Amino acid sequence: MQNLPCPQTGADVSDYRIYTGNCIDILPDLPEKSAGLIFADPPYNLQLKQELYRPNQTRVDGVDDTWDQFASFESYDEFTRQWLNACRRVLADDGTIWVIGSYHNIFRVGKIMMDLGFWILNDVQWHKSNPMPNFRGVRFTNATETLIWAKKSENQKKYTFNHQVMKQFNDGKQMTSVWQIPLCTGKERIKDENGKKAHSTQKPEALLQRVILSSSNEGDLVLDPFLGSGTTCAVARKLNRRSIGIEQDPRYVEMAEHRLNGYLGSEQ
Amino acid sequence: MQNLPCPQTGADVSDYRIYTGNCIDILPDLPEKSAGLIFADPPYNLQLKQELYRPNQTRVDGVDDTWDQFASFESYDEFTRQWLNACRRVLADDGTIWVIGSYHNIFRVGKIMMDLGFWILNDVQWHKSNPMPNFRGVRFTNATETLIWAKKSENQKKYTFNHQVMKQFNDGKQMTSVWQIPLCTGKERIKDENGKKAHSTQKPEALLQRVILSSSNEGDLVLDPFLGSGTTCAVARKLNRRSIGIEQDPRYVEMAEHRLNGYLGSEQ
DNA sequence: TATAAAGGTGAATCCGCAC
DNA sequence: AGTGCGGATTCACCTTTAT
Repeated sequence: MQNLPCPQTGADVSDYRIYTGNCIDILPDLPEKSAGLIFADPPYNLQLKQELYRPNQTRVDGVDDTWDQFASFESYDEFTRQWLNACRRVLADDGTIWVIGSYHNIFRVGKIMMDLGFWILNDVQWHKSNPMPNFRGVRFTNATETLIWAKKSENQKKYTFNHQVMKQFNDGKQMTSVWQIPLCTGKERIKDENGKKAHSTQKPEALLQRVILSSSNEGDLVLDPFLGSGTTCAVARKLNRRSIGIEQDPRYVEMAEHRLNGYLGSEQ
Repeated sequence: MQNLPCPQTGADVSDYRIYTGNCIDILPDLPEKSAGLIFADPPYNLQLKQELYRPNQTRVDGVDDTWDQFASFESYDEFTRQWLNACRRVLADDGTIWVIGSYHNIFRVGKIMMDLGFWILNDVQWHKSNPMPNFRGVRFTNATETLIWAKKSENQKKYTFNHQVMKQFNDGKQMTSVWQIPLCTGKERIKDENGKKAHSTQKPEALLQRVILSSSNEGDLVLDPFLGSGTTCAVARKLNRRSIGIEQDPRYVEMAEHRLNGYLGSEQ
């Protein structure tokens, strides 16, 4: 990261770097207090209750029918503690972190963030304008995902919030914690060679645009420990922020690299 | 509770009873598996540290009640585990529970609910149409509170969800998990003899109306372990549900009783 | 009476720097 | 660490008072 182009050096302000591997393994190799903004979209495969995962997401064999619900929650919590702690070390003392999740995982994540010393600034609701209905009519249409925005500690004095910039998303009035944004569909949604969605949870660029514009400035370094399809780096690049993405699955890394090269190509 | 009028007996379907005391002490004396619906509005543990003034120098009357103060996260968690466990015992096997909170407490509450075996059905967002702005412009306007709707266990087969009834709140289409409802203000807000709000966190009846209509039927027993100003019993009564409220503060109990007697009087 | 203007208020984790 | 001060900071309602 210390080799990443930086505005002070005159290099490209919007350069990026993608690491392949588990963020719990890679984050300790990055210099501490170097990221101004972190956006994290962690996995929440809690429904796989019969399977127990180690904190690094490798599966533990041979325990399919012996582990109860608590064991599954506990392993997810330990995984969450580890990656959040690794992120906290890399986060600058005047930086902030965003974590997105659904009701399956966000309560556990939020509780652990508080326990680790993060201080919540807002819980932002991504209000999906076109959510998938509950087909059986046995629950309410699940129309939101929650983003927790937090600073590094309670006594942290400085952090970036571009209040005036965010007003443009609310008719010139103070922006609220409810963001109405459509799902990532259509041309923006990346498809594989079979025309199927290439990543199951690709986030809309409009969401990352608001995250990055609100809580970072040009030239700042944005970090995404679960890069996935690469939306964070792609939007950071468009908004002249440097970025680092970490992604475990080599197929997603390839996808993100291709996507970022594509943006490069279309802009030249 | 076994003496409460019941539709099967031909008695008043919308009778209510209010207990004075701490719900952790009182709930164990109620028969188990007897409540069809629980609505809980526990203390949020806001941890307000200083006075806040509007730009015109007027002071914001924040929540500084002693009942909202906890010494630590751990003591709040322990309190939460105790009242939730007591509620779970009283909840019928085909019943559901709602818990409302803000980002200050809802993550801890949700995590504990999952640990205790509750199975989340929805996280409903109360989207306030008239929230208090962030006067200093240092965060987003905090425009929501979260309601967790959960059944008693993962394998619970039966619970009440009045899908068709809820469609009326969304132009005949499937109701979503975002509920736009104004704050409780104006004539609905109960004032004391000095004209000040009599309870710092009175909930709007429209909110309870949706909760009760969606997940209970006429004659069902609704339980509120933190009754406060009595909104839950008042709305339950209007919707022909039996109800039990538990409230620690005798002044709030008196307030709720007066409110419910008032409704009785105006309806006769 | 009707309309307009003025005032009040809401579950809020709400400033930053110099001395 | 405590104090003082300059400066930037608000939205949708409802109620009361004035015209």
